[in-house]
Order: sequence, then C-alpha cells, then structure tokens
Amino acid sequence: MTKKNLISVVGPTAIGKTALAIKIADHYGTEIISADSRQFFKEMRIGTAVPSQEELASVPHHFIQNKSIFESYSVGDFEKEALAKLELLFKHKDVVVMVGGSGLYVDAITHGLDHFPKIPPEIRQNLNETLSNKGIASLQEQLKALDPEYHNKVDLNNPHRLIRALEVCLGTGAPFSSFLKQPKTTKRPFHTITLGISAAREIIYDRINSRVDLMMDEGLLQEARALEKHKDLNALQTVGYKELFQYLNGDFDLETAIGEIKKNTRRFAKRQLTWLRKKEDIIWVDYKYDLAKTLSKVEQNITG
RNA sequence: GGCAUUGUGGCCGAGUGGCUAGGCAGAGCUCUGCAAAAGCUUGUACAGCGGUUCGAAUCCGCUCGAUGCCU
Repeated sequence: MTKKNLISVVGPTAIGKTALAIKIADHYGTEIISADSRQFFKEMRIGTAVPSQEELASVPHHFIQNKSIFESYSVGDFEKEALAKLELLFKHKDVVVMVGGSGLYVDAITHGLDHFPKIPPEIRQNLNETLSNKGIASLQEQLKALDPEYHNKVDLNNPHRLIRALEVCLGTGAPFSSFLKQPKTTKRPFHTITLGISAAREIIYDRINSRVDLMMDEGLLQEARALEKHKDLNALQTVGYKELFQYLNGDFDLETAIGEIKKNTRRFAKRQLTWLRKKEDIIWVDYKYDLAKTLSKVEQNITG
C-alpha cells in the first residue's frame, strides 16, 4: 500500500506561498487545501490575497472563499472539515498540497488539537461582558477557582486565552486543563513534508509594501467600503480592512491608513516567522527557489 | 557679518545640579477553537571639547550644526 503525503507550504505573508503551492500541485497533478484563516471568507477577496482566477482555475483549491463572514468558524471546525477533505482526496491521490499562513491552522492539521466539546456562544458573550464591565482581574479570579492548574500556566494578561479556558470550564463543568491531558491525536494517516519559504527581512518587507499598494490598485478600498457596515464581525478584524474602516471613519487620512496596513502586515509577518522559527522539520527554501531543486528536495522526503 | 533661539537613543518627546520619564518604530518571544487575533520582553540617549562642582543632559566658555530675524 502506498503511503499518503501532505506537502505543507508555509512562510510569512507575501513571500510567494500560493505560487509555489500551485507549481507543486501541478507537478503532482493534485489539489490544494488552503489553511488560511481569512481566505475562507468569500466577502473578502482583495485584502486577503486570495489566489487569482487563473490560479484557481489551474489547480483545484479547497477552503478558499467557502465561508461567509457571518458564519462563526474556528480552527476546530477547520480541522474537522479539512481532515475529512483530505481523506477524500487521498482516495485518489498520493500527494496533496496544503498552503497557509495561519500557523495554528496548519498545526491543527499536521499535529492535531485536543478534542473539546462545543461550547454555547452565549458563554463567551457573557465572559466578554464580564471583561469589559469588571476587568480582567475578575476573569483571572474565576479561572483560579475553576482551573488552578491552567491559571498557573497561562499568560494572565491575555484576555483571549482566559476567556477560552473559562468558556470550556463553564460550558463543560470540567477544568480546561483536563482536556489537555487527553492523549493527542497526533497520529495522522499521512506523512507531512513541510516546505518553508523565506527571505531576508528587508525583502519580505519590500514585498509586503508593494503588495499592499497592489491591493489598493485592485480596489481594496471599495471592498472595505462595501463591508464597513459589518466591521464589528470577527472576520473583519483583519489587517487591511480595519485600518481602512478607520479611514472611512475619519480617524486616519488615506495615506496614514495605507501606512498602517503595511506596518501591521509587517508585524504579522514577524509573528509568523517567530511561530515558524522553532519548528524543526521544515525544509527551508529561499524565495528565489529553483523549482527543479525544490521539487527534488520534496521528492526525497516523500514516502511511499 | 550681527542678534536671537536651539541641539536628548532610528523618530517624537519630558526632564533646569544627584534617585538614569514616556510614546512610536525596530528587535525578540508566547501560543490547543476569535489566531491577519490576543499578550509579553526589550534602549543608561543627552552635538563635541574644556571648565565650575563631591556630583552636570541640566551651570559657564569655546567649537560645530540647525532655525529665525536684522543689515
């Protein structure tokens, strides 16, 4: 029986992941799974740098613009759906390509998350209210009472993490950390090869800056204007949109807003690099990779 | 040429004799369902030289550089 291989392409934003993924998928005659937490949303096309029509036509893509900003969607949902999709694809393919800039989403597929029961959304809503009414200290105390073990471990200044832990405690009646103790589902029925693209920091930053200019030329402002009334939705707390909303709101002039988009994208890229830096099994290639050599590096690591 | 104002870390900016603001940018980092999110860490810099003083970014002198006004 042949072994199944997932080729995961990672790297900072604007480095050229999409293009390389397509070349690899094309080479293997296979399809692409996107692991990008913003490209799911069909209402957001320009600002999330979704692959072009031609690119999408050249290789079948999955999880691109398949959701609406009005749906609530998270890594857990993605893990489930993407795994199911992979199972389907692997019925006919020995190799599938995954591209994505969202580290957590990529890891969810390659390494897996612990299983948590579904939590009713009202619980999070309440916790968010507690946060804004009573402050973070109140969340900290609550967590200390419900899950002292995790209270000891988490970054107590980070409201998102506190709220996630608390919603699980409250929604299940069991400490958040008790779910972490369960054996992880790290065993995947496929072998993963991770290909990282990188470049000198200045090059990455240059590419980011010019891509933002390109997005503006393509009509990002109009896209943002059309979405402005939904700016409170989580999906729109996204670089490229939130700054433009501030411009539309009169907080910034346009030039400032564009500068902020560039800056925030640079920071995002920096965080992506931090995330990737500690991973050990990444095959790194320069952004000016030689395709034949890159493919042969991949080939050497394919099992089957 | 004369007079005046001024010179603080990459940038902005407080600080008028001792206890070495702050912000931004940058860099580093954390990461189990909001992740393009959220959070954490991180700079002894006071134009140069000399002087006064126990002690100077803070006072004095000179030099250099800005800026403004005058002829």
